Amino acid sequence: MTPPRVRFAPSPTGYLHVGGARTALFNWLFARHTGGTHILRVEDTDRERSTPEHTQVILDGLTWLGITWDEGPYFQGEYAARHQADAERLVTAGKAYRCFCTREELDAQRARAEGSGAGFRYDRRCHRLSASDVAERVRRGTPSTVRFLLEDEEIAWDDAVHGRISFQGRDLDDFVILRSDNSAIYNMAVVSDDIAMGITHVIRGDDHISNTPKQVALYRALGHEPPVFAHVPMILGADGKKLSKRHGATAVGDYQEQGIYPAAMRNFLALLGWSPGGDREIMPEEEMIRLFTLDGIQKKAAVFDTTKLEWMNGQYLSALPADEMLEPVRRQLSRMGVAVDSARDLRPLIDSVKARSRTILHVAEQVAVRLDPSRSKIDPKGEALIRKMGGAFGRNLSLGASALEGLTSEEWNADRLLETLKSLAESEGLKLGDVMQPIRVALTGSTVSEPVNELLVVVGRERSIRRVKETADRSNGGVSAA
RNA sequence: GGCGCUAUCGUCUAGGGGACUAGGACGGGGCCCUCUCAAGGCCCAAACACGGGUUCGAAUCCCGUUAGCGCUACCA
Repeated sequence: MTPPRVRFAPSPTGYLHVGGARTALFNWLFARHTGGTHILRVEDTDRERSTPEHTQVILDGLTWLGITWDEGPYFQGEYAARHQADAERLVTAGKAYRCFCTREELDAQRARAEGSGAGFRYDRRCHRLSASDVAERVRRGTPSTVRFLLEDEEIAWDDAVHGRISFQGRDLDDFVILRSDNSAIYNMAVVSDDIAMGITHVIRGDDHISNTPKQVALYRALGHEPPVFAHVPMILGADGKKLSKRHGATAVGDYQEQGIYPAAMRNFLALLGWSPGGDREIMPEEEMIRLFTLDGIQKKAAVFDTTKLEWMNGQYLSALPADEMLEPVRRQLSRMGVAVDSARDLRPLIDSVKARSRTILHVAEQVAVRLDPSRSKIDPKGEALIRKMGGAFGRNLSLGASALEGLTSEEWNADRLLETLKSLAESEGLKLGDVMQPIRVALTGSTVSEPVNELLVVVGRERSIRRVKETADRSNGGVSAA
């Protein structure tokens, strides 16, 4: 078997949608699994809405996800001459014909048909024109489109995900393949390009199923075998409706902004409508490629569940070496306006917070607080603790500060700190938590963090002691004033 | 309306006639660990849309119903 050739063919009329990204991913996985070629073709024939900026956003999104291509990007707009030639060939062969009906006439026919309850079907009146009549109108420069002459016969194919799908020619009509300005309509352009590029497998969204019989007919008329079609299911919002802006983030770039790690996004997307069978979920790239097959693709539309995405992202972050998170975290910190000395090694800080984080944003926020505890804001749970402990909060903090001051910077390590705080609790007859929690709240504003001794190491001796003392003073002052 | 596609826990899914008391994951609830949380471990609740067939036997095959979605342009 010759190696497959597949393509991802986005229209640059907007951002890279998660549905498009998932289609691209499936094409890429299939190409890598089979040793085939992945081609990127930008379908920019909609001149009104296509922009170079959108093209760039789409390319960037794919690159961010680690989806590569072996050929292209090709731009469909550059092949207008071939599209037109292919269509003209069909006219010459008697498989297509010029239609002189105006838009107004067509609209009127359509309105009449719908009024009488029937579906509209072009009545082929222009196909009945004599050759000389057609020639005369063309000579006079009467505007015309080209319509494909669709035979009334069964048009069927074995879809790689749905099995056999069959349409009847009589349910379709003689669709337009060339506009009156001689530019090709989508179905014509796609088939012309897919033939020219030697595409063997068309993997695309199943909203294209109803285009497929038209394309199959075009392949046959052009004398080519249709490729294998694999129609992948749609992606829906949480309400079960087609994913759209109403649902919030739908662009790949939005997730990048939200601190989703690309490998996690890719893994999550792969599992939306595809399963390797069994229980595999978190998969490295190589495994995903090895396991990917078209018949693992689901027929049913899938709901995009951001909660599970975030869980998966958290799994990736926990396993990721701090080194690999360094750049995105630095970028996020500067976006947050946190000045970071370029010599400052952020890796220990990242390591101490990543297990408790679901996004890069979340990591950066916690790193920022550890770099400068005065950034911390007391959260509701912190408030609750302060209320509950009353005067003990400040008292225990003062006690803690003195104990901490007893340690030199050489002794400022996790083991020694734990030891120190434990013996403090013991000698004062306090529970360990009574000593630890106030320090945690003083340094982070929250009752949630890594173990307090590790937190102290990461924040550093000077900053920790200063912050604990300040918080103690404020608290003790506040209590006595009250 | 016509044509087409689809239908397993709230969500993502496993399942391809007996291995199903329907498995896993997210989310929810509980317990363990523990200075808190996260992670991790253990446990609980939670689904085969409905109705007919076929078969000794159906989540699995067939038909119908219902529901959802897609397309129905000189858009892609």
